[in-house]
Amino acid sequence: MDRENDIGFLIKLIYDDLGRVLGRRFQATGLTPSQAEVLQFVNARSGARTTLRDVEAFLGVSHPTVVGLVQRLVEKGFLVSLPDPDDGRARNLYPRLPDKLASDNPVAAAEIVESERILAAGLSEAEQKELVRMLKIIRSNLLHELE
Amino acid sequence: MDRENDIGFLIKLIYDDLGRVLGRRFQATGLTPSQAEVLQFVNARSGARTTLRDVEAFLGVSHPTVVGLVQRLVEKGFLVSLPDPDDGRARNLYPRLPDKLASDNPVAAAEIVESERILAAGLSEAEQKELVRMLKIIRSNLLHELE
DNA sequence: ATCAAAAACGTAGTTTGCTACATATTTGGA
DNA sequence: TCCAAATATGTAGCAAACTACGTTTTTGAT
Repeated sequence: MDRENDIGFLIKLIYDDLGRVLGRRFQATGLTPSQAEVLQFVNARSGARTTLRDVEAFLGVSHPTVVGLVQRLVEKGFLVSLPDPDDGRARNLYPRLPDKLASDNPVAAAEIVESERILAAGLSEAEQKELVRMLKIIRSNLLHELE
Repeated sequence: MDRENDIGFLIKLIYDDLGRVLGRRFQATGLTPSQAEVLQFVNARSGARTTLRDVEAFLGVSHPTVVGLVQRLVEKGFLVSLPDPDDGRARNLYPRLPDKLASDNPVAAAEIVESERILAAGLSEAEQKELVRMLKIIRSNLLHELE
């Protein structure tokens, strides 16, 4: 009954703790971690049009999840969502950063980088590479299991 | 903007995919993965009294999350929740497995073991040990960050 | 022995994620 | 050209997770 060494259990614990850490770090921006990731993504693509579909692929979540995220970002005034002029099905997302974020734009990116640094503290470069390699194997195992 | 090699991002992807895999495997039991874990835990402790607090510690989640999980398990008839005779604050949980689960009791345990096997496919014993070691470092980094 | 603090549980409200279903547009093949 | 399939988005309803707050009981220090 000891799950201390279960990979799946550790993944879950880390996921939850990471959510707590990021949530705390983003608190000042008024954004949740997922919202910050969306904003960071849309921002980094100025030039290219960004659809909900693009966000979906980037985050690796289902489309209804993206709809919810975008709705809340629009409500909060961080994003504008307009119909795509060339494709009647699609919508394009545009950043509309408020002052506190605009004044120091890549906050989200910096926080995510910082969170990676915190995560990987105490692991050498080689260990991190090895870890990433193994995590990718695990992910592909799961994707294969899902057909 | 490529997060393919971010440890945190990989963790999130794996967590979500694992949820999908487990959800599918538990579908026949009428249980969600988290509910199955609770049931498995309570079951394995027959003899020892099991409070919501024990479940909380086992799962590594907050107490309101446990309240919700237990409520749904009680509604479905998988658990009974009775006041602890010795401590007016506490409740004890007792399994009340329906036929389909009772006839082949450790379904949940087997599924969790099986999910570990799927996860770790293609990783040697030594690699798995190394992975667990690194995941534990990451977790302790996060816990330290949360004070 | 008292009373404040801790502990166990509960409730309210939010976010993120999902599946399943629905709608509207676009595309591609016959 | 036309129509079925694919694509992009939306809605409904649910589960699991959180924080913040509240209630009751137990514990422990003075």
